[in-house]
Amino acid sequence: MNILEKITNELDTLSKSERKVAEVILSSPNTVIHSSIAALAKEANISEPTVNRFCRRLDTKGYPDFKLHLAQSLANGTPYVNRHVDETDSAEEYMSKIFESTMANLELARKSLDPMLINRSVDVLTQANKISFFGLGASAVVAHDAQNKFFRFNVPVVYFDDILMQRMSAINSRQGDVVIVISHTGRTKSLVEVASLAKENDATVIGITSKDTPLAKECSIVLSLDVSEDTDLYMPMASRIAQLALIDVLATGFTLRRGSKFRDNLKKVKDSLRSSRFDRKD
Amino acid sequence: MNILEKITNELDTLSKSERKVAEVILSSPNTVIHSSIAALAKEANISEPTVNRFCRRLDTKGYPDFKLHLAQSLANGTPYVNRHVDETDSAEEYMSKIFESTMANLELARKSLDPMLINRSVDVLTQANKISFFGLGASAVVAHDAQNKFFRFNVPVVYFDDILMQRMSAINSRQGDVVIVISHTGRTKSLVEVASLAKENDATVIGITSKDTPLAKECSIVLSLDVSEDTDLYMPMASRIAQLALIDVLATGFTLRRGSKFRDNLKKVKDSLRSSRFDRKD
DNA sequence: GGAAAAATGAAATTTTATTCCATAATTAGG
DNA sequence: CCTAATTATGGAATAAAATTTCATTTTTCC
Repeated sequence: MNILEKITNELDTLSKSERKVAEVILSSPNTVIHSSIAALAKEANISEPTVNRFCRRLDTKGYPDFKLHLAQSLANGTPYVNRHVDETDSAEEYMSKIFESTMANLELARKSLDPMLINRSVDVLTQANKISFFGLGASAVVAHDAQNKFFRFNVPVVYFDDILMQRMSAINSRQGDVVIVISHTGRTKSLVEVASLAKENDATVIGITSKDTPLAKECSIVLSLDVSEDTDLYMPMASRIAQLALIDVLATGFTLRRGSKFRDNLKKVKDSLRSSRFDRKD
Repeated sequence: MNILEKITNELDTLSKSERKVAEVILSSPNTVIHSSIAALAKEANISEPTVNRFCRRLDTKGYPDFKLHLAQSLANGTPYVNRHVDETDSAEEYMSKIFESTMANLELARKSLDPMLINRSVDVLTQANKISFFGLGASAVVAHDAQNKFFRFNVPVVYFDDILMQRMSAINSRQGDVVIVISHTGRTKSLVEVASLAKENDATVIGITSKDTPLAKECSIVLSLDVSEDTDLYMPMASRIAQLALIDVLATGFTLRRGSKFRDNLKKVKDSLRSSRFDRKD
């Protein structure tokens, strides 16, 4: 993968002249990425074709391609990974770890989502008579946020984080209603029951949950989100953020489907808040 | 300096044709690093000199040098840039854009946070007699989430998204109480007043807001979060997610400060939920 | 509406990389 | 230790790519 390592590994399969090239590159790779093939050849006291052959031997397409690989190796970035917080971490460390894990999980979540199902969900939502968001605990927060967003669209929308209200609402639902049930684990009994009730009453049930959960089985559409929670801390962190991002996607899909006139309306909603705010000086 | 971000930032200083180039590059940077200047020019429907001028405008020496920078940016882990959703985007496109923008903004937010202030905030929180979270609109959701988290720590914690309750609560606060006020714009009048009231009553006021806002001026500690909201859609998206990640950081700092015994307690809280869930088969 | 400034692309030029091939170096077999 | 075969190497030619120049078009500003 890393071309510098590769050069080191293959050093003994190279010919004498090619090794000269390798040495120049290894000794100052940062200069090389800004050199032409002629400059490098001169530096290594060999000819240009030799440099070219050297590049091919390393499975690159030629000198420019080789420089590209070299540049990437030097950039040597740390891609975002799920790093667990450690007891001895400083504020800076745990802060970085949490942000990075969150980003890594968003990436995971994105990969696990099927755009076709997003599209179907948006279809269903734009045609809904009423939209309900149900969640408990951390997912209640997401449902709450979803209500705030869809409320702006001037469609009937409700959100409940109370089991009884959820049940009653589910029982009262009917064809044309959309019920979005949010649960990372997909195993919360009362929510699974609510989904089932809503379905029995002909509502379209969209589940925001993980793959193959009891909740997923009760849903008309399952938007599955894979995230790996850091269970060390016993608190939902990444899952709810991925859920929120998904809500953003659905809300965006909704506004796009409704067209530009509709977006003017959103602007009005936003402008209506102006008087409650301090002016900007700039 | 990530060149993809740079392109995004300078998008409006570019000429029409140069912007075409920028768009092609942003939409598939991985293709571009393997393209010749001619291929890119053709893809963007402009001439080769324009590509060249574009590269120079971004302070690179020319096209090959630009490709080098681009390659490094891509290797650098984050190809995540703030990309605006477009009217003609497919579900897959707007989904990707939203997730990527969210990630890009989390990165921005992380950079704008000062670990020292995080540390101070955690200090204050661990010693608090009572913790209150206040927010309105999208930030109310964040406050709601914060309550869920801190509630597990077995400390007195409240959350209000009602201006009157917020005011009353602020007036009743006293030394040793911590009030966390959340507002992306930092310009919501009633929240600024609440912060001011709490401060007058000797509570420690922590603001989660942007830099240099009216709210920031009223706070004892300002945790400033820079994010660039996509104002095209008139909905808070990235800001609240960054705020949530910050809440995670604070909550994590809290548990770390309290030590391992305390974390056993968290496990108990989590275990208490077990009976309300379906068992896992695996 | 027109002059000045800015943007753009066609063509020429320059730079850079690659190919071809003759020659030199190395190796293996006697 | 020599010779034929193989491999490595570089000079020159060629091809490809990037850059510069400059005329033309478009935009901006009065």
